[in-house]
Amino acid sequence: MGRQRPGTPTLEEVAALAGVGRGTVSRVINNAAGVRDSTRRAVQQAIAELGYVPNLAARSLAGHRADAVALVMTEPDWRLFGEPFFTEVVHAVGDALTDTPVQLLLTLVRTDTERQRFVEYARGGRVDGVLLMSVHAEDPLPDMLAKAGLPTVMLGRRSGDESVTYVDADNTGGARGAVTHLLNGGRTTIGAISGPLDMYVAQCRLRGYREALELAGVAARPSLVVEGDDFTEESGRRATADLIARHPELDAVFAASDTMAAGALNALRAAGRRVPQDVAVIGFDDFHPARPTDPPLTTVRQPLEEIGRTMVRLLLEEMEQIEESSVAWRHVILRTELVLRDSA
Amino acid sequence: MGRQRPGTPTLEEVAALAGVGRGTVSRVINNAAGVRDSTRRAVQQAIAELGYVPNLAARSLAGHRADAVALVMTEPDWRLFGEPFFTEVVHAVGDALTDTPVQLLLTLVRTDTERQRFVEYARGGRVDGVLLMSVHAEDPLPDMLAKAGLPTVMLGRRSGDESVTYVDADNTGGARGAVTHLLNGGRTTIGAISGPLDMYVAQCRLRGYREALELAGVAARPSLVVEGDDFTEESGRRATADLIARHPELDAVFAASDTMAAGALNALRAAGRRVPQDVAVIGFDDFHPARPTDPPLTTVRQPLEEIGRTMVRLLLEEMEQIEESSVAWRHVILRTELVLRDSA
DNA sequence: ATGAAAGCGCTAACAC
DNA sequence: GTGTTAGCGCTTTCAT
Repeated sequence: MGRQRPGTPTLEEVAALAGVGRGTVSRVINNAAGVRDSTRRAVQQAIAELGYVPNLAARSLAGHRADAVALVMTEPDWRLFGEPFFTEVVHAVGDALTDTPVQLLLTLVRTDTERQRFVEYARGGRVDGVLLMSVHAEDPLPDMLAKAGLPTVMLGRRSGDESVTYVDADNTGGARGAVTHLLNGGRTTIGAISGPLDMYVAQCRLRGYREALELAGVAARPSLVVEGDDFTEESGRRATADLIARHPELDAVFAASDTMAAGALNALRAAGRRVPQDVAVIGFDDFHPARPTDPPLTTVRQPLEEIGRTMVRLLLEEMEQIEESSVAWRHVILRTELVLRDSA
Repeated sequence: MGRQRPGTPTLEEVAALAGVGRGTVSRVINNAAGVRDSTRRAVQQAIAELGYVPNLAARSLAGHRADAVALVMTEPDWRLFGEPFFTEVVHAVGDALTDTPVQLLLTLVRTDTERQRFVEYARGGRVDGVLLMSVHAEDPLPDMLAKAGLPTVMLGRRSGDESVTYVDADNTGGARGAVTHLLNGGRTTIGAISGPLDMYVAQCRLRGYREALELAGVAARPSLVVEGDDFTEESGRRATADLIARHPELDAVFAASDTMAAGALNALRAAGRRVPQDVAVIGFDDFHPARPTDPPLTTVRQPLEEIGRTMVRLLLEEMEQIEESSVAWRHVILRTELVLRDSA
């Protein structure tokens, strides 16, 4: 399968040209202290002259680290890859890593074959840690990685009793707040279009909806809840159309994501309902400000930048402390924020 | 930065347990011929017992290969990452690699820092080859990689005189065919909403539009061409709104992408024009059939699956033949197909 | 502050 | 067929 470009200069040749030992060159390229300035410059000169680039395989082998982490999307339905939510997460994680010497590797894991291939890649030491997103309830990947002793941080959790380190938003609280806001605004018939209930995040948001109703003493009606196939706009459109058919008297919709909420807007418009005069709409998640929706959507905002930063921080810490600490895992829940806009 | 899980069994321990030499174990894990079946089974047994996983750094160092390729998106505007086109390409490339032992690594290169980091990663031998997509005209990355002797294949080209191996669709021909179709249908005032002209692909599609007009003896009017900021729906909407303002008599729109065409539909609808009765619309590219547009869009379809397959094939060949062949680069242009639907 | 030397775990060439 | 051995290019002690 191909070989590295022949004639690539090695550290040893650099050492020879600079007239120093290999150890010294190693110290220079790793910015280690304890090298005389003049020596350092001589080595840098030789490196430039030869166009030397360290062989990362050798470095990994000797140094027991890869200087790379993987961000894995475990999603059989690869089309979801294009959803703004994932774009945001990739961006946030990328930003959080810019000031480190760590290379970010994105990986799609769609099938069991790919799952297996990736586990071998990770266990093989090609990455120092793994970030996981969009994990479904029954996905075995997090446990496979944890069992292999690989630092692993998930975005979200698979259940209330998660055994892997994760960062999550306060989904239940956020949903509760959103629905309470609708109730306070005088809305009485509030439908919920939920995400796929095999994902814990969808369960939490639905639970928050129910809690808000209960707190307000409003009876929950099962027919006001529709489960979407996924978190996409099309899914939200379909679910809302169902909801309208069942409950023409509907005066508010709580959507499990902003893309679903956008779909809800379309469905309501198609049914001749005005937003927010006739029906209020609140979604979860949030587009990046730079990607405006039309009309502006009221949302429960997840702090995606902070989620990304936190995931990276936890991962780097686990990478540092491996086998030093006895902490099995850590769970972080971040606060959400209700952002009011034209739709509610 | 963390170290590989300690106590990981090595090939040597497997050999000891199985009572064979290291070479034999190596042959077994690499499925090499020339190992007696009973021996092979004994080794596999030992591997299972120890939970052995090969150290990929060591393999890379000794074997001079990484068994991984990178698919790089060089796009400063990371939001475009979510566009269906890229999703499709990732999918196509992923599929083309499933039957190989090669791990696909996605990488975002947004800034010069990230460009530099990636080049070191690639030159460091962590990947055997690089696939590039969405390369802008002035991007130095392809040359940096080529100069480093790394097998590199681009999707599309930076100019008519490209010095790196690429796979491209017949953009000029496809556009010419589309516009000719519009002309044959009796449309006379045909606007073009082009992609950003710092990308060669946008230039080609615009050239095809002009060639079709010229062939038909229709004078080209500069005011009928609007350049979009990118290939997105919003960009298409804006460009079309401009076009309508300038030329209310417009009876057809040729869009540089299907997402732009979707934006064109919105703009036309907002202006009270009916499609295709009043105005015909044709876009370039194509959504995957599973992602329907509404209404169905007539498009110049690029064979994205074939493009992905071809890119992978060329890359694997270059990886195989490095320093064997004297071919500097290869260029492949794939045929496009006009797919007629409700919009034209 | 710096050179020398011992591996890291594997592949591949060679010997039997 | 299978064992043995010499590196792959680096990091990291350990001397000096």
